[in-house]
Amino acid sequence: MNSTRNHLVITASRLFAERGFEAVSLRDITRKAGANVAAVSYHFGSKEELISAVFEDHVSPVNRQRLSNLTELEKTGELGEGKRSYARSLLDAFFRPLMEQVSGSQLARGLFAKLMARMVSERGDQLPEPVMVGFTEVANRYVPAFCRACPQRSEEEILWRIHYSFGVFAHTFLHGEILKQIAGKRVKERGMEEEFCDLIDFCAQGFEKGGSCP
Amino acid sequence: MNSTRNHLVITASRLFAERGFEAVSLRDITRKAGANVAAVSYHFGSKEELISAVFEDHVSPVNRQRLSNLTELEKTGELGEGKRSYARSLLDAFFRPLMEQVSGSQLARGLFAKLMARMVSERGDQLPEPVMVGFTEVANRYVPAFCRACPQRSEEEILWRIHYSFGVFAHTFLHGEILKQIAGKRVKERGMEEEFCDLIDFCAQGFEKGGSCP
DNA sequence: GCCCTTTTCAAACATTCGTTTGAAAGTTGG
DNA sequence: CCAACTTTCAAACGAATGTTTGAAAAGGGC
Repeated sequence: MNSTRNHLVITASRLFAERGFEAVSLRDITRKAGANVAAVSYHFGSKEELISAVFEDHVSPVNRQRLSNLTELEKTGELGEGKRSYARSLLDAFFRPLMEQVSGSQLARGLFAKLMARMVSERGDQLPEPVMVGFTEVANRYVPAFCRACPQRSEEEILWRIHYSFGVFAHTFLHGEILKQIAGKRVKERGMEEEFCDLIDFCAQGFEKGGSCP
Repeated sequence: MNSTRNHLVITASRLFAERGFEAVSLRDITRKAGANVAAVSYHFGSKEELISAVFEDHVSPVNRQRLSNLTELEKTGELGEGKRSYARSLLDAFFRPLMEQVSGSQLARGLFAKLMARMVSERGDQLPEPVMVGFTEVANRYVPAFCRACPQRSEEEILWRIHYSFGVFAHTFLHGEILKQIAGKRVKERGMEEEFCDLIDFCAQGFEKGGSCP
């Protein structure tokens, strides 16, 4: 029902992920969706509210997955399988839903991660309230879990390290091509899973032990 | 000499750092610089070339400082003072010039880092050629140094970790306020030096030992 | 003081943007 | 079948953008 509205959200998601929220015009979206420009005003009210609709559509299943990942993790106990740290498992549980095509997202693989990365780095401030509420709920469970996993770190250090990890995630999935272009043959092509795994490894080590910061 | 041209570059730098390259219009810049809109066309040719002029003005001293930092570091020997790792010293030598007001930059403290962060995250592709050349020269000295400092890491792992560190740097100095806003009282106000130091600590640990990536 | 170049300026240009309008077309329920 | 409502559409709107124009002003050398 309301096929035009859904079509607009799906088309907008793809274009936003590919080019960014400012760079994509309503005419780009409606043209590719086979709709009229006025359809955005009619169904959403404004471009800003279309963006909010895109966010809410994609973030809700991500947060649901994050919570269920954490529940699963807490059930199996605090020690990961073998040599992997618990902080690493937490980072995986938290960030993997941002990368994988959870729920019925129509986005091609890789674009989902880009959309999430753009949401953080282009719209990190001014996120719609429902998104913030969902994120707060997730944070309220993950931050204590990280604190338990890294007792040598203060809550403040934990918060900043989660923030840093967002930066690594966003920069890698938005601008990874830059490195591939600069370094050329020196970096071999990696699949998204390898890319994600290495990224999580990097961040996980930053949670371990204490800092040498004076 | 050519006071208008310089004034434009300085004013543009500040506004670009504060609001981003797309968000600032030529009229914003020329109004605040007390010049005519046409002055941009006359002195630079286009907005794009004004941006390039801003980049080249700020990046050259950064790269010079990076090279001199590395030379200094190699002179004192491969082991940092006390417990700090050599990778940490290299990261400091590489990223600190992006934060500090090197040379005669007219930017208020903090804005310089923001400008550099925006250069990476909004214009990481499409950097002007002189900037790329300078960066390549720096990379040609730093990458081998990192490889020597982290013999257990392949060059490819090193390259990606430098890339990750760019992400941490850019996200922290561009969007650090988001965390302060979300976490509120839970994170205390930090000076730029503390912020930078903690950030470098986080990245340095990601260079150490081997990965648990399968 | 005059000529030539460099620099400034108000005004206009063409395009693009998000949004609105008002009528036409489609849909639904009785 | 008709009335009431929902959805679509071509067209226009006003505002903003980067860029260009052509003339006026400023500067410099002799």
